[in-house]
Amino acid sequence: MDSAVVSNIKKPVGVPEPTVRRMPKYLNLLKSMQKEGDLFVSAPYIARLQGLDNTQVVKDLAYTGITGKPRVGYSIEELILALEDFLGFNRKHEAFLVGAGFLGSALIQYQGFKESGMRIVAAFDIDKQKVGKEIGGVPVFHLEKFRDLASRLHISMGIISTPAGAAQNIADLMAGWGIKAIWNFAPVTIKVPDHVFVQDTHLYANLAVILNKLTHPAK
Amino acid sequence: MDSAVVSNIKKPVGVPEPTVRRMPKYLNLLKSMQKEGDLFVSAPYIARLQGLDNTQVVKDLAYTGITGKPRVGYSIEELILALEDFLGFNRKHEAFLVGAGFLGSALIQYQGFKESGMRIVAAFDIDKQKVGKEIGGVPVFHLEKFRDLASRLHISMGIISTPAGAAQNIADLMAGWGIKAIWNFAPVTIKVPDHVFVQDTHLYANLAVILNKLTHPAK
DNA sequence: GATTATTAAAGATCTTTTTCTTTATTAAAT
DNA sequence: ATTTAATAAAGAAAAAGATCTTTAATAATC
Repeated sequence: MDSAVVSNIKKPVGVPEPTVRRMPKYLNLLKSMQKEGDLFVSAPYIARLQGLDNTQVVKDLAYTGITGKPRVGYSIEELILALEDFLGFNRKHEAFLVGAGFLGSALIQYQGFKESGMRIVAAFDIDKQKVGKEIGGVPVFHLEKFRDLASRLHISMGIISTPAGAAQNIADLMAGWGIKAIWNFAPVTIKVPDHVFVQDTHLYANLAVILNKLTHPAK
Repeated sequence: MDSAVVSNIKKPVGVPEPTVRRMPKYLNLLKSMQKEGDLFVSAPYIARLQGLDNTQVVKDLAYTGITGKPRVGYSIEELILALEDFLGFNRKHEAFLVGAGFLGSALIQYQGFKESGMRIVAAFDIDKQKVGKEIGGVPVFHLEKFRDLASRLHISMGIISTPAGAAQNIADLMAGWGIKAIWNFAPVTIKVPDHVFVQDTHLYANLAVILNKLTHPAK
C-alpha cells in the first residue's frame, strides 16, 4: 500500500466558477428580453450577444437543469426562474458591512444589488465620526456591536471594505462570529477556516491588467 | 498543402492574465515587507502568505525579468521596481470616468488607486444636478465635453460606471474618441473595436459566486 | 408526408493554467 | 575545503476550461 494516499479530500466538483460568473449576465439579458415580450431564446443568440462560444452557453445553461427544444430554444421564463434559484437570487440574503469609507458607502447605496436578494442591513466602523450616522438609510454601528447583532439577526454574509491593514483582523472576527461567507474588497489575501467562504473583489487586479496593457501594448 | 491553415493570427502569447492579476498582491506584500526593513524574500515565503503554490510564485516573478539567488531569494527592492515597471504603476495614467453616481463617486474618491499611478482627472454625466459640481476635487462635466477634453489632455483610459442601459453607447463614444482601454463596471458585455481593450469588473459576478455558495453549500 | 434547416446535447480535442518533478546553484554549516 | 539544506529554474505532467465535432431531435418548409 502506498502511504502517499494521504487524503481523500472531497473535491468540490461542483459547477465551474467561470460558469457561475457568467450566469448573472445571462439572467440580466433574459430579463430584458422578457420585458420585451420574448418567450423563447436560443443559445446561439445569447452567445452572439455575449461574445461567447455557442456550446459554452449550452453547457452553462445545462447546469440549471433546464432543457431546451431543438429548433426553438429555451423558455425564457423557465430559465429565469432556474437561474434565480441556482444563484440564490430569489432568497433574502442579509449582510453586514465593515468599513464605511468611500467604497463601503458606495456599496451600501449601490442600487444594483437589489435584484440579487442581497441587502446590506447594517454597517460597522471604528471611526467615531461615522458611528451613529446613517448611509443611505443603513445605520452605522461601532464594530463591537457586530457580534451581538449578527447572532440576533442570523447574518451569514460579511463584507469587508476596510483598509488592507485591518482586513485580516476583521475576517478573523467574522469567522468567529458565525459568518459563513465573506466578500472581501481589501487588497490582501485573507485566511479563514475552511467552513468560511471568501470571495475577493480586488479592484487592483483589474486595474493591473489595464495598466499593463496600456504600458506594454501587444504588438 | 493543407488549406486549413487559414490564419496566422498573431496570438498574443504574452504574460498569462492570472499572473498579471496576482502581481499587485505581490507588490503590496513586498512593500509592506520593505517597510519593515526586510531586504530579501523567498518565493516559498510569498507562496505561504498568499496561499499559492511555490512554483507558481517563481514563475510569476520570472516574468518581471528579475532573478533570485538560491538560498537567499529575491531582492525586495529590485522586485518592487520591476513589478511597478511591469504593471505600469510607475507611470502616470490619467483617466476619464463616465457616470458619476454612487459607484462612480466612490471610484473617484477611493484612495487606493494612488499607488498605481492611475488618476481620474475628470468625471462626466448627463444629469444636470451633477454637472458643474465637484466630487473629491474632481470636476464633473457634461458628457458632450468628453471628446474635446480627452483629445486635448491625451486621455487613453475611460471608466464606465453608468447604468447598464447606457454602457454600450458610452463605450462606442469612447472608442470613437480615441480611448485605448475601458474599465467597465456596468453589468453588461460591451462590444468595442479590436484596438480597444476592455476590462470588466462585474460586481454581480462576484456576488453570484457567494450567493450560490450560500444557497447551495458544497457537502 | 418527406425534406430541410436549426438547434440542443454529448463527446472529443485543444488550449491554458496549475501543479509536480527534477536539476542546478549557492550560502551556510561542518 | 566539504557537505548540507534551501532555493530558483526548467521541464513534465495534470487539471481545468474552452472550443470543435458529431449526433439526434424537431419545427418549419416544400
